[in-house]
Amino acid sequence: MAINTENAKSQMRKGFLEYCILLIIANKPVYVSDIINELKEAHLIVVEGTLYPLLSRLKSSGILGYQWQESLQGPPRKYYELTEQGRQFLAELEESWNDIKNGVELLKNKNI
Amino acid sequence: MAINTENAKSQMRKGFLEYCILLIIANKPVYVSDIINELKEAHLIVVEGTLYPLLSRLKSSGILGYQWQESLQGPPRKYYELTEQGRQFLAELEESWNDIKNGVELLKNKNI
DNA sequence: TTTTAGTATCTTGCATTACAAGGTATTTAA
DNA sequence: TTAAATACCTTGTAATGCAAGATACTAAAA
Repeated sequence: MAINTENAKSQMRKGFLEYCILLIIANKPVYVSDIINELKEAHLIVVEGTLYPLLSRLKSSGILGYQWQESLQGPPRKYYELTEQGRQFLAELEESWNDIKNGVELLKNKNI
Repeated sequence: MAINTENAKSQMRKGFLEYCILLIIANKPVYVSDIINELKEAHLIVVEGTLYPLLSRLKSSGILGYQWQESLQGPPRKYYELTEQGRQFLAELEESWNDIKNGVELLKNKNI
């Protein structure tokens, strides 16, 4: 059983991914490639196969809605945006993130 | 398909649980109840059924070792401690945590 | 001695979900 | 009409937190 840092990092990413994606969508309507690019800028690499199921899940939960929009080059795109419920949910995730961040920093500081 | 904040928070916890536990063990040798108590203080609640398999995994990966120690009240306890390899691994998780924290904060700040 | 309560360790089965890999559809230009 | 680029989506796998329950040791009460 090998321990592998990439795997550990990927596990860390998992939980926040939903939060990060909602942060991105909250800013302005975006489609999948936009999301991937913004995540890349934040060094939080994700692939399409991860994103599509996640977006579908959030859509059918009422967190997200979308609108089709034509593209100048290529097929039409689904632009996602937050619903009212989505904004509330994002606010709750915000709290969770702060809780967890503070918790980890507490443990780190104990350790100096 | 209901979205549930507790579940989302639990998902967030998942990834860096390993990191938090190693932080705690790095500080001084501890057994399971110690770990649970320290996590509770940091508001990162975890149950035994989560911890035992995780500790076993880290043990058989060479990240952790342990020593039996008698208790004044009740059965003996397994006190876990980091191996040399474990300290290296912890340093790598440290980097991952910083990366992810910075990434999330970047996305948050874009959003103001 | 037997029972009960408290404290430990550990296992089994389930649900969630990131990811790899592969598939389908639309548009534009050679 | 073929090829390339861009977009959407699905399937199967692996990892892992958690609920629930099992087992074991100790000490004190019945």
